[in-house]
Amino acid sequence: MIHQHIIKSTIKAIDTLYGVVVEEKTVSVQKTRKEFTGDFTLVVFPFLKYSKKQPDTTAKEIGTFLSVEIPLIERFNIINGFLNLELKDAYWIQFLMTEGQNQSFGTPIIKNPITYVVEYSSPNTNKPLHLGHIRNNLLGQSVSEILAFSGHKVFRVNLVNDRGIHICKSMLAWQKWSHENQESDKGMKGDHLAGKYYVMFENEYRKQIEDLKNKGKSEDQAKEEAPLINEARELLRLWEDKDIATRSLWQKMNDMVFKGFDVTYEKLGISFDKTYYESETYLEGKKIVENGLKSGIFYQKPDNSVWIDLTTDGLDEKLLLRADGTSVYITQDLGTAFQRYDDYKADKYLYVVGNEQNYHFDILKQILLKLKSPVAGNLFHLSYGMVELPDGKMKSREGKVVDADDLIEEMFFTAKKQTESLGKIEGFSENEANALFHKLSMGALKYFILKVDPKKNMVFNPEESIDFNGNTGPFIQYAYVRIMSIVRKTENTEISKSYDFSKLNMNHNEKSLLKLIYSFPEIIQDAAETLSPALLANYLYDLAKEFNQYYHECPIIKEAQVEKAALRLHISVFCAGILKKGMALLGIEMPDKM
RNA sequence: GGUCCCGUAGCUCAGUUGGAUAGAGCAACAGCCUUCUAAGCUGUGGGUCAUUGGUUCGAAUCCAAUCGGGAUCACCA
Repeated sequence: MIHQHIIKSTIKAIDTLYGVVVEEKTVSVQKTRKEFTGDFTLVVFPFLKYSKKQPDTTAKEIGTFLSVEIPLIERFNIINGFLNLELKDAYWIQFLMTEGQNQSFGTPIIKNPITYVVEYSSPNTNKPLHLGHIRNNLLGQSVSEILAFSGHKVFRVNLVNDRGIHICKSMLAWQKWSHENQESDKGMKGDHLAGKYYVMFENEYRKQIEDLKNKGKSEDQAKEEAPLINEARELLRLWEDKDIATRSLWQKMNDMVFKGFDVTYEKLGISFDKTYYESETYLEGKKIVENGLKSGIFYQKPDNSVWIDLTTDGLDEKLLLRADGTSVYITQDLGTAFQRYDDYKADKYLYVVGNEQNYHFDILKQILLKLKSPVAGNLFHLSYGMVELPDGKMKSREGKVVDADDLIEEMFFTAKKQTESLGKIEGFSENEANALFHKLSMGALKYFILKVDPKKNMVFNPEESIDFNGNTGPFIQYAYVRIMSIVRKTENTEISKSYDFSKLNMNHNEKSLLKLIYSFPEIIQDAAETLSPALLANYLYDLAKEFNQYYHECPIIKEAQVEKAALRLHISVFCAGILKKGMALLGIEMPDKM
């Protein structure tokens, strides 16, 4: 690419002119800003110490050298020590002709493709998915797509937290109260049903705590002594003992929850290569703890609980196994890490998990390190920020959550209403219309979430997120649809043919659009390296915006000169390909009409 | 209190391997549809880049301190 060429030639220029070989990273070549003339800009300040001349003089010397070295440079100008290089139109036309048809344009040439295992979603089986899970799923899915497109081998895995006291709470509530609720439970989605009983447990449990406190118990005592929590603990113990009745209830509730999850995943377009269950991996974890105990990495307290001391590593002591032998969260995660290594022997293990678990992952990594697991050095916690509501945090205990299914449904109806009121679905069959509403609503939701830097907390405003104007998914979809419409209209006309464009001149809009397309591979590479779909999302918005200006300024069908029209059509089609590819990497589908 | 993350326009966000006069969208106001789909385009107003100091040719970007917000420091997962 020309960008690299300019850097190499600049190094040569400094060597030839001033006798110093500079490192590549000191050469800063960037895209020329819109308000100046040129395609690429070289910052000359770093070279002044070698030239011992004024910025403008130095820039002129380097510019003159580069013009000879790189014939594609048409001319250059210098403003305040910035050397703006202007390329010949022929270069951009050549770029269009060679890459415009190239299906793999944008796929970075990776020197060492590696294998990734990406874990995301990780739902609990005691409640339905909410907005936080949506961010998790979308990030995991998109990062996987981007890595795979970059040439890496990617395995997507889910880890279901289907074991633990929280599950027992739902189960207990179900045992106690489901027969009274048969009417209202009818037809309810399985995950919502489990969630309903979990909330029921929490409410009753809180009542018992209040009662005990009124009888003079302290808060902590009350929480310990409430009959319900002890029944739940007993259930957990029975579960770990593989009690048949308990296991069968557990299985029954899980099945119905998974069915519910599948519906939500289907709507969101989320999929996995493999699903791990904590109920299976925790046993592996227990074995690892036992082995670690034998080899002295872990130690036992008088009550028989097992611990690791990480104080010398800047962390704390951490419990690995309770006194009664039951396992905790980290026990299971150790098992999962080992099992995952056995299954994949991957080079990198990504865990898409919220930033409230940063500390947990520090600990996990340290323990794996001490156990000399090959996973330790290659574990990467893709930590993302919380999703907040305009009036504060989401709190599941207070019922202040945005349910995933409700949100998806609401988005769908907004898309429908909006599209119908704009009169956009004339000639659509009902199926086509519904497919469109789905693409638009999911496009809006996914883009809204993915455009934000993963590590930042974000505010989810339900009213704004369903807006389809401005910096939104549908805005980008609309730019694509406009191109598709032109393509349909020019099919089998003179305009759709290819000509020798090399003698044509390009105007500002045409060149701008091509230049932006040119930077697509760079964006992909950055997004893959930084694991940030947001970079790609914002780029695609810029590209759509640039296209909309181009669309306005550069008519195709009305253009009298056929070659010019054909050139513009080629650029548009190239742009459409990037938009579609890029959005696919975000998990967003493009409609052909809207 | 310890550790980590964040602070950019009224609101939601870009921009952070140091580069030119800090950008979008929403909201407000004013234009553009007999002309490829107006879910679009053009324009106006709106900024102490939290504060202070440092590093240097140059700082929203790097460093330090301070102030605000969040997370975490569970025998919950």
